Amino acid sequence: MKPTATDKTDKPAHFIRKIIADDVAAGLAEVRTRFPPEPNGYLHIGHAKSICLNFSMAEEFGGKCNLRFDDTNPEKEEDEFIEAIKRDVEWLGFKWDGEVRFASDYFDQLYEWAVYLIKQGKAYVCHLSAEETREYRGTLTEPGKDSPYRNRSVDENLALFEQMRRGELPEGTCVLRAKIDMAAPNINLRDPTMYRIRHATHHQTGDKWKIYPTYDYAHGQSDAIEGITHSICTLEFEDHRPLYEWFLNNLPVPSKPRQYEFARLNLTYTVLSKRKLKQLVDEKYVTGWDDPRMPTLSGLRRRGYTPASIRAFCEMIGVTRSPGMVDIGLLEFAIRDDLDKHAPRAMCVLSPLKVTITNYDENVVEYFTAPLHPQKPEMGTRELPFCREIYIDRKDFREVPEKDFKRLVLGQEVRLRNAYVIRANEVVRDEKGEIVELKCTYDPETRGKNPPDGRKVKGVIHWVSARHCLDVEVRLYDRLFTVEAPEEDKTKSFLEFINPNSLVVLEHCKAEPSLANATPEIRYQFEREGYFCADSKDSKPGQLVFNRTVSLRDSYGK
RNA sequence: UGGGGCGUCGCCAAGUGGUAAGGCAGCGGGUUUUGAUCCCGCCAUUCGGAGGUUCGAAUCCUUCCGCCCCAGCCA
Repeated sequence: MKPTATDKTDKPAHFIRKIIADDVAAGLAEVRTRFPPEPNGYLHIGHAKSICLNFSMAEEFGGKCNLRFDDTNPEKEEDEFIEAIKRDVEWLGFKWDGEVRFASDYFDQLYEWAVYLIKQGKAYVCHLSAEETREYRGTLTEPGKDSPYRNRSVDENLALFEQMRRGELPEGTCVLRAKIDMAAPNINLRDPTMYRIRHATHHQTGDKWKIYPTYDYAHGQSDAIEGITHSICTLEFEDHRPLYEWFLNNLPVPSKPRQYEFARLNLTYTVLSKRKLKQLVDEKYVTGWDDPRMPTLSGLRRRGYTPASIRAFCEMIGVTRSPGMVDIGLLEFAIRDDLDKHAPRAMCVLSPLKVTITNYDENVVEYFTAPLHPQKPEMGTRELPFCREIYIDRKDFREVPEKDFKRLVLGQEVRLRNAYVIRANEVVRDEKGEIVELKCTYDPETRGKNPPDGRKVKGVIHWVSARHCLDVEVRLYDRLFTVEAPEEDKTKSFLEFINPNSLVVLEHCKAEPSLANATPEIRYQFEREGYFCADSKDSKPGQLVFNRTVSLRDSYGK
């Protein structure tokens, strides 16, 4: 088989890779990157892009990648998210260097450095209210003006900051600000907040702190402490880079990391912002963060996506600074490509129609040995029982066929996959006229070979033995939204574009008996239908529930 | 309208002065007991527009246009 997405080894030359390669060529001893999520939600496919980038750059250049939780805001963060994030990173197949780190590990050092800046006359305690601060900051087109507290003495600032630290001041009373330039064209430089008062219990540090550093004050210094060489983040932090560098240049930090930005991932027919995903969960549009329709890693995992397919996808989309919208079809290609090569085949009839083979002995059961993979005999085989009564899919039968229909037609023949050729002779209806059964005959000369008289049978359909099959539930998923860009229309909420048919539950589907051993880890191809796996939450032995990961590519009817 | 970015095929994306890679999608054909897979072929005389420099430009210069991000004591 030719090499495809999941096992190709050639690396595209994106700009981050080039920057690092140049640094290494120039003598950089060890590359160190980091993946720094805030533990305030679950990871999604957009985070996978960042994870793959950070970990693979470290790996490729013989360096290390840290996992650091950016936990500077105790109000939004939870332990549950920390555990979920660790699980997702590991699931993707990456190993972070050493222990998990937390920005909160550095709160003592960060505090000392804040005192240092105060002593240098480069930070001050400001008593402007949040609203006043906004007014003093100016606008995009007008410069800001200095806070009346900007020129407090070092001693006064020191005393006030100490009071803040001790928790003697209520939330919102004041903040610590860096003294930079209120007229800077870059708003991030207009005396940004470094510390705010929060009388909250922190998931890592408990009640030790009453003041918490902001992202801007904590991030670069945390990178410096960890010896990060390349601090890779998304484009919206581009404007923060001068501030990131300002802190590093004005503090006695142990190293000088450099920040580089790339475009975050946008995917068609979904949303990729934590806020909106949280809303889908909180307002019960989905069953949870791991709902198989969610673009979260836990949702994709439950849906049946493999880590390899997600890594291949991230490799295919590239890394650039131009913000784009990737077609979700590419993600679907990635999982089909992986699963086609690795998934064992099975037969499952989604919409059963009973077929009686009238010339087949009622007391006989035959077993056919079928390969688990048509191109990979080494994967082994499974046994398919065959008897007088079987099920086929209603979609595979027509009394009067449309043009190009090559399945079972009344009066004509079709091949039963891995079994005999049958001919449909009679349709049985119920009192309402609904077709409830087909009476067919089989050709005993067609087991494992074509009809000896040379007649051609064009179609092949799947089937299961009615006496031996399993009754299972199958869940079909479709795109969560009906439009490519649900966030594009600023006059409407993305919720208005939710696809009402994103989940279709099929009960009493008929699966071949070998599927009795299905577990969520085994992804199957249900031949002629798609890729499926047992649901990790709702499937139980004897009561199987399958999720459709993705359908097979289908050129019929296009 | 201040600052920072980005514009190469329907989508993603190489290319950084020498005459437009690749993937996805699409289209045609072949193989096939999955209308799957696989295989073969087609798919940008043109790089947001207009000028200019040059023997030569997607790549350099000028100018215009479009899109994205920033005014949290969020990250």
